[in-house]
Amino acid sequence: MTEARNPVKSVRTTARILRALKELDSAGVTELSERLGLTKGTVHNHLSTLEENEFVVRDGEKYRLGILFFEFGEQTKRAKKIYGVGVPEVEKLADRTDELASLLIEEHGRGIYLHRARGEQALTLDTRIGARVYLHNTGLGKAILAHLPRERTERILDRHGLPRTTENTIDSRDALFEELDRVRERGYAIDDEERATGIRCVAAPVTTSDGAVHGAVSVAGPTSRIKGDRLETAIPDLVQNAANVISINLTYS
Amino acid sequence: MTEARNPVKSVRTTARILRALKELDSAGVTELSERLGLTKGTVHNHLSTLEENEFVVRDGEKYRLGILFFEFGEQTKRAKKIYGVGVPEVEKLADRTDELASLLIEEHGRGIYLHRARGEQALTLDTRIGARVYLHNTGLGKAILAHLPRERTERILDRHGLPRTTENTIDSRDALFEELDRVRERGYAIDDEERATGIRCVAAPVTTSDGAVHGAVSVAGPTSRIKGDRLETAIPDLVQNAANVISINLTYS
DNA sequence: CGAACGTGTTTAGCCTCGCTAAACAAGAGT
DNA sequence: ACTCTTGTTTAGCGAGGCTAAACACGTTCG
Repeated sequence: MTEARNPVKSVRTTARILRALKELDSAGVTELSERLGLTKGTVHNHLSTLEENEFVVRDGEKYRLGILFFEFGEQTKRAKKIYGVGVPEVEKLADRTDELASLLIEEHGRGIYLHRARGEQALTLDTRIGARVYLHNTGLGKAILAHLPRERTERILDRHGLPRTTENTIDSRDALFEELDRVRERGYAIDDEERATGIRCVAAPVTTSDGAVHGAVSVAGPTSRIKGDRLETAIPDLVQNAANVISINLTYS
Repeated sequence: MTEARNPVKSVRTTARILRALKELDSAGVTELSERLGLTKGTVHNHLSTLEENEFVVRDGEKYRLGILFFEFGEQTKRAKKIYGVGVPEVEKLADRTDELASLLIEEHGRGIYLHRARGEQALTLDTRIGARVYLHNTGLGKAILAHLPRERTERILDRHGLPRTTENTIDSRDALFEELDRVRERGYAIDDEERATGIRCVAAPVTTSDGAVHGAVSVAGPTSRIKGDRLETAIPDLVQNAANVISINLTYS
């Protein structure tokens, strides 16, 4: 998050290489060295060390991320208590609404989908499990931001800004903080085509009595179905209920 | 895999720290420094650099792996073509047998479960998605080893040995290679309580015409149910069929 | 309460070792 | 065969990682 005082520069380099590999899916030494402005030798040394540690695999002349990331990732996900208790609730939500239900947590100022369940009619979204999203333009994100200390929210906005993805995206701090007030008041957040046109989303935060926010759950669907009474009472009730059940199970386990 | 000629030692250190963090779930600077025989300062510098790159998160006085691993892991998994085409087949297998069906791939000489589907009666296994297993003592592993170049298999055994987990585990190279011959002949592998007592498993490799092995699929269950005709014909047929469908879809996509 | 330990962090400074640049090997395409 | 590619290896300078010790700050304990 904040810059290290005595950084290990080689680690920074390795991180850059891994990030580039993730974006490119697979890449060769030369390609990486050009992209990152590093010597071929340097890139080579890093890659071969990473390979020896299984973080990377060679695939002919290309390198790609090792499946070790998947191994580590599964463990990381399962280490989150909210994952274990959240999954069944998200499934139920999807069942009861026939829409797309999601579980998201915050880390380093952005959101990441931990789980997702599709009801009968659920739409297929671009964002998948494991994908990173901004917090200011999603219902889930706003639900979380609304319950973080103001100071923390400010720093997150400093870091990631408020990029807009649709006409409805809230892109001013003042407007966002007003919106967060509303969210806190009524207990749930609504994303009215703020991230993607045609999609509405109702989200509730999972909080515990100590004031900590552990994540958020949501139900999303096309504006044609998420409206009227469903939008105003039925779905909010279900979502808030799910969030409550999760937080209760979180505190007693 | 093989040792790097000009290793970046700091990367090795970082790798050790990340591995330790994975094992410990979360740990402090002092704990890690003692465990790894490093100075507190060193560990601190690495951790803070890792944190700045989101590979690690602070949680009070402890550090833990970042959810970034999950993000990277999902992408790595999805980058495997066998995952996309394998999942539906594994689901069908589980449905048709009412048992536990799995999809496994090899990397760095060990197996990793990419997907797993549970039929009605399926048992609950200890090993989860994302878990690493040895290749010599699982049906899935033997199916893969049988189709790798002998040279490659030898090096895998050099690296990981043949640790035994039950009385039935094959722990001599000669016996293993004989078994692999049998596997190649009949087209599928059987794990008869070689990894865990009480569990049998039938597995078939996913190969393509160019001779490459992409992974393996299996059905596993208690010895009480996996026997007789089911063991000898019904399940092998289903499993081999699934493997075939996958490899066909692999070549035409 | 204050002393004694526990953290994580920061600092000074030696000397390793990571980086650069260039040469090398090994194919693929012409 | 010659010429681009790759990826890899090498020599050598000097940045910077590592060690050791001191620091700040909380908790615990006498």
